[in-house]
Amino acid sequence: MERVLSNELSLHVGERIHMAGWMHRIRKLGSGMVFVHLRDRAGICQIVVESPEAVASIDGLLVESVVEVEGTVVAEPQAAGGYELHDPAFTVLARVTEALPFPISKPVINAHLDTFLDHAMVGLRAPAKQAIFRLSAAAAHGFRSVLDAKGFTEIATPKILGTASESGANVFAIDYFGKKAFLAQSPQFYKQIMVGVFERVYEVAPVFRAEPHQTIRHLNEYVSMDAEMGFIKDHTTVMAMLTDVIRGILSSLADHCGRELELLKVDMPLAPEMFPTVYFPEAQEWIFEHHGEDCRNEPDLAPQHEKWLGEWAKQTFDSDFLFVTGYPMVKRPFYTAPNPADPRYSNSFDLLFRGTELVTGGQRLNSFEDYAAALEARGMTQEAVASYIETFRFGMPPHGGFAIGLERFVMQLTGLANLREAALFPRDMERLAP
RNA sequence: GGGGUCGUGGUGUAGCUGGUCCAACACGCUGGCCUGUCACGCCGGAGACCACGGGUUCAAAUCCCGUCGAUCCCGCCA
Repeated sequence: MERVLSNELSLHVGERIHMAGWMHRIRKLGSGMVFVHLRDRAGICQIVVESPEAVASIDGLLVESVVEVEGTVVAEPQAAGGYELHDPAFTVLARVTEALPFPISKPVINAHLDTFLDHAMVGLRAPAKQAIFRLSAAAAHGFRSVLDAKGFTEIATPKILGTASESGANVFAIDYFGKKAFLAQSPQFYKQIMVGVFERVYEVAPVFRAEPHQTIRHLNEYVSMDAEMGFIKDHTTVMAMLTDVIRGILSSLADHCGRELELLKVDMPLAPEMFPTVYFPEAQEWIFEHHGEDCRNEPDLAPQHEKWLGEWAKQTFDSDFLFVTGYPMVKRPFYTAPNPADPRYSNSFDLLFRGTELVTGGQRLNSFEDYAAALEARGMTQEAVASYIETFRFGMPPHGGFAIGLERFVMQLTGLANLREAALFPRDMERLAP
């Protein structure tokens, strides 16, 4: 007999069926009656256990025991979902006899994040936790399908590198057969190189940052959704593409993740056709005028500034997204293209999502001469990035791209208090397990 | 790297201007009751030497110092 999932009971009313899953909740009423909530990958349904034999067969089992059950589907208005299983016969597949480190069947899990993460192996089974990662998977899927439809090719670039190229200080060094190697802090060089091959490429993969940060919005390993495209006018071409990607992800979530969005009470973001845009120095002026903080000589925005700008975008433009363009060249990596009208500023952008940095992107340099000059200006040698800049000697179109932090996206979407909650098994300065 | 906060049963907290605390409440576990529970309800029970080490005091969960652990902010970034 084929296994029926918990969301398929309505198709089998009156039939004798087989189900299997975890005993999510066990409610014993006196005089022998027991309600068992069975959890499988599709959801949760209820089993009514009344016969003394059936009650005896699950005696001593604690929640998360795995069972197979044969029973009769009954339409029952009193049951959540309207259907339940009667006259069950259980087969125990895995017996649990000790209590969980913390209860996972309550709507709210009462455990500190640190405690939760220590026991993420079982904690992640909680429906509300599952929902976070189903959304995460759906967001990555949405990213891929939008870009697939726009002629992008998915690539897989190496995560073990021979040179700590981009900035040097914040990469993890590893031993590679006796040679020094580094974990990739971004696929930046390779995705640009691959623009020379495919014009449009993307990658969804982990990146590694050795930054010693200790905040609610940083991880030392996270999933970066990178895209890079050739034949652009300037960074605004990239911003338009990014806008389509974000809007595409959101509509795909709305279409396919209704259950998760509802369970997590997600407030769907305001994402207008055109995201509002503010030029970096103007953003600083605005902050000075409206919040009295003079950051006009700073080369970057502080988290508090981004929060203010996010609120402003929402109130003024009905948008949870805000582009900040033209970050000063001094704060951008060497491959960044300057603003031709004012070379102090760059043709790059950040996308703020509800006041937190979600995406960085921009136009890149594309001529070899520009790379040679940029490296020299920063005191870097061509040798250090030899195979990368060789690309630009052999014909590279104007190009640019962006990188979305997947966990950041999910955190801001669902209103999580800590980025670690958006990673299955987060890596931070202190945590290497599980 | 700089700064702040916090460590009390398996989990989350209260107690922390020292004595009434061999530590309380909720969840979980457990014995019993209820044939419609679904964050059920009711009556019992087990489970903590209050992170660790030292000090002050007649008296320390409570005050002081140190260690370890956790956590947040800034810097940096996505």
